[in-house]
Amino acid sequence: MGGPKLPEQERCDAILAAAYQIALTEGLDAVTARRVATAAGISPGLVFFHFQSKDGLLQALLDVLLDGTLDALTDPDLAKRAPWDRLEGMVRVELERLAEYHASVELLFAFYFSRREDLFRDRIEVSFGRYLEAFVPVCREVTAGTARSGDDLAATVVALIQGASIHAIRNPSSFNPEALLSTMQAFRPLR
Amino acid sequence: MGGPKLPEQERCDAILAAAYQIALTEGLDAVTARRVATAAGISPGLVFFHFQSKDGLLQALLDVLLDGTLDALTDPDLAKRAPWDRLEGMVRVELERLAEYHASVELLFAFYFSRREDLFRDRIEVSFGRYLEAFVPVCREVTAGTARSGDDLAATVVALIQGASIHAIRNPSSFNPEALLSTMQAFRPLR
DNA sequence: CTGATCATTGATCCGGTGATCAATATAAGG
DNA sequence: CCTTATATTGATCACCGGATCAATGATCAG
Repeated sequence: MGGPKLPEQERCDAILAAAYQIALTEGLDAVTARRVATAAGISPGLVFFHFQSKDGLLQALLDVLLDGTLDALTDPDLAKRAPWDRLEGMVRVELERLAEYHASVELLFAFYFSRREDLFRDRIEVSFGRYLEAFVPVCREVTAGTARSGDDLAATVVALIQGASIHAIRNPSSFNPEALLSTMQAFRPLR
Repeated sequence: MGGPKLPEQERCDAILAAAYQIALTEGLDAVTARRVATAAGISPGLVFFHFQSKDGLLQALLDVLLDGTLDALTDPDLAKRAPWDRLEGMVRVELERLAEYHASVELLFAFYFSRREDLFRDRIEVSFGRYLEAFVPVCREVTAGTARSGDDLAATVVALIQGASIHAIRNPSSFNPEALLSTMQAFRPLR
């Protein structure tokens, strides 16, 4: 018994990477201590040594997922353009990311809909909330001076993106960001 | 052993009702043969006698769910109004149904994201496809004579409704159909 | 009434899962 | 080199879920 030792951080990362991989390819239910351990080339007991419980492992996995999926809020360098162009650019970035990361987004939804414990849902809700908030300021700028509400526009835009992600998950090959973007032009203020 | 006898159909319905109830209130994972049997007041073996396997039970449950959730495509009597009014009416009906049936919709998503077998996904995809198709004709009418594409509009509208359902699931009390409907006015052709 | 068919029961088997733990190997400090 | 703290192993436990099945109860045709 016993075996080669690795620094805490590195081992945890390796375990998480294995769990992530399994979750992506075979679904959340396939993430069991034994399978993760086998995939990571370690013994099952070690998973609990580092993460206490399976819930602990899933919590950590969810954190990784949220960090890598819902943080593209930080606009790129092109931050100072006209409000509408900025909004359109943000939506475009998000939609194009979907085509690439749809598997991660799918996993996120799997977390949300199959692990209903508050522990998980609360974190996801907070992230969703932050996601919405990232769109509010620019939407308010866009609707300034019109009769429309910036908050409503933000809610609509986010609903659109989330609905689009379901499409991207269902049928990635037929998913086309341009179709949504062109329809979205209708939101542009006429002025 | 042995017990009161019931006609096949009735027993199956009772089992399905129990399964549905458990799934709605405690999630899909809580739907086990034993729990369903207890809830239905019968013996565990009977579940398999009537549904062969757990997959069989879940298939039947999914059918019930799809029938009750994604079939509101049949427009009400107010079928012959102007295209835009018709589209707006359809969206309104769907959004208002969300507020009432969000638990069923949540269950539908749970099916989709946690049971990844083709057996389940294919049926859901077909239903989603039909759902989209129900919006295509009216969207084409709406965009006729404009530069916009009816199919793109339909895809956008469906994405919007599905995104809205996620909102309705996350936070039913803060879900307000009117916000989306008013923003959607932007899609109305100017003409 | 009788026998055949169907519905029902509940005990039981088997596999997989989360979790625990004593034993052991490794690394670091004096 | 010895000691101490920390990783790591792999066997093992208890539990639960799907599935099976012999035994038994109900129902009905003849």
